[in-house]
Amino acid sequence: MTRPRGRPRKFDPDQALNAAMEVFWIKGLAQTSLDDLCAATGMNRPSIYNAFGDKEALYRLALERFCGALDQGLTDTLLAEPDLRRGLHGFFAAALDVYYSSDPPRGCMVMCTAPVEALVHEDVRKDLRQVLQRIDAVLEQRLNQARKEGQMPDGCDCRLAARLTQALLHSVALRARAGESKRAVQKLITYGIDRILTAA
Amino acid sequence: MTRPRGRPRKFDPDQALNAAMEVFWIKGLAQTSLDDLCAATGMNRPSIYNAFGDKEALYRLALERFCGALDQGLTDTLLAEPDLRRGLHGFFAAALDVYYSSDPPRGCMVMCTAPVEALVHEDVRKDLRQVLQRIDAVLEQRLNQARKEGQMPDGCDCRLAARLTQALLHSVALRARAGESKRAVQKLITYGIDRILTAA
DNA sequence: ATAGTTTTGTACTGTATTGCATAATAATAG
DNA sequence: CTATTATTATGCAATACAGTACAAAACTAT
Repeated sequence: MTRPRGRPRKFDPDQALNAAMEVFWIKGLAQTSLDDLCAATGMNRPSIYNAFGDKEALYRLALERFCGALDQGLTDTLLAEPDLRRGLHGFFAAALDVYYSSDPPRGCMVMCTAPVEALVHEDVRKDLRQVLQRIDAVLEQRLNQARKEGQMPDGCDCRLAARLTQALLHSVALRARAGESKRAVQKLITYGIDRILTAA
Repeated sequence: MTRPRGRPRKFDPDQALNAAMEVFWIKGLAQTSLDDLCAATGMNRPSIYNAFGDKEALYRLALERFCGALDQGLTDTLLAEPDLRRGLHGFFAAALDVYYSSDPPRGCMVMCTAPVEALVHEDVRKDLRQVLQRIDAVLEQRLNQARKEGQMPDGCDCRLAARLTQALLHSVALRARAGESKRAVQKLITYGIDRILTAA
């Protein structure tokens, strides 16, 4: 009802989390210091701890936010488009936009920064696995729907086709981070989608 | 001709590099301390600097060694086997053996530890890109050969098929690191190879 | 033996880092 | 206006870390 009790916050939690995400996206968890995060968010150390917990917790929140955007991307493109091929192209185009949104391109935050932490921080490994499963599930559902609508061959294994689709995404994420040209990656995407859609 | 001049080394450079590689493979560059490396190699700090240079240099040497093993794997399996499908299965089986050689599985050192460093250490990004290109090239060459021998459709684009094959490898590397079961990943591999070989 | 060479082992320096303690600040509630 | 609450700002303590200096050690060459 009313405004909160004590001294008002100087930062917007949403903006701050976004700024933190950008840093983690570039440098990963281990290479990012709290000073980096203070500089990026404009917050001081105690405020960060108070608002988000320690560095790992903040990283996981940033990861979660990134995944939320990814999920939104899926809904806005693949799930919103009736034609499967167009939907897949739309989704990958959106992913490319994100992966190449800076110079040098950053690729995917999940695929490029979480794996290295996975064997040290058990929680991050679980996060990573959940993301993979989530994307698998969404893709599989969409492919199943397309099959019902006759846009995929009847006998095809949509579960595995979905996983191959995500394989394409993984490669795109990595190649962007490695600095490969957007055009070259786009060719791979088009080819990959073709190979997925002509499943026997 | 003769034995070296001064006090003999207590370590075998090859074994030491191997031990360092194992640590980097698990923890990546940033999370690995020189103390970790001393413990793993049995060397003391000055010896490490003298033999390999600083931490980043040692990491890149370890990366190079891992890639050498990968290259050897390609030669021993894919290039040694006349039948393309069997060759691909052999290569991916070898990769799986490496990725799942420990518990929890470590996945691929290159794909799982290099990307996070790529935007901070320019050299690592170049290394990463070179690896991708190298694997692309080997696969493409092998696919071209198979096409000449009638094991691939005549009109197919072997360059892109090679890149899709590596996409499959990327995904396997990540999924192993995330702790996905070997069996599940094996299914994806079989499916992926099928989709690659039936290229239109 | 003695000199020369290379590695080892220890210890050190300077810096970076995390997480917290403390006090000042800015709001609300009564 | 006073008490209460929540956040900010500064700074601190303990530790971790990378890289190096230095002397002792272990070898070869003569």
